[in-house]
Amino acid sequence: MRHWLMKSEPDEFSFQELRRRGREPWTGVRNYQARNFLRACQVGDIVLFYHSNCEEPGVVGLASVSKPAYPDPTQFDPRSDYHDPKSRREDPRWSCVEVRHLRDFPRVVTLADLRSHPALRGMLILRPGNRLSVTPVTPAEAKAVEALARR
DNA sequence: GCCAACGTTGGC
DNA sequence: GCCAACGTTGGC
Repeated sequence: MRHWLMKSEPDEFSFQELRRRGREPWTGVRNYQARNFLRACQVGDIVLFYHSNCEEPGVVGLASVSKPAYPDPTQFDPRSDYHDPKSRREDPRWSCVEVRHLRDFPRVVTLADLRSHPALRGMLILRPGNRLSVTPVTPAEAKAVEALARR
């Protein structure tokens, strides 16, 4: 089992929305590195759900991967913001996974919290200019984030 | 709204 | 293959 951090703008898709729906396809990833991470996701992997571009950016709760990577349907949908006319059905360019709501954190683990924790120094999300919407998290980092959530 | 830090595009 | 221009992300 591995851990991942997935970013979403709550205006687009929030953790509260995932809680309501239970499960949701994680679509719209259009970055090759992030896509490769999606393809490495396995059912049961833990997802740290991060809210970005909002009042209080941070990790708000846990989800898990409930379906392994499959072709992201939005790439073939001309009405979608994520439509990619260059992607072919015979050779889909973009993948998505399905994620399932696990549990809310008792409190939001803010960016400042993440930065303050020595064990999280190397966390990819904290690297300047990192814009990947899916990044791997080490078991030690996941543990530290959960500890911050309980603090 | 600003701006730094990227990734992508396309001319050459 | 280089690299400038451009677009996007996301914290602040």
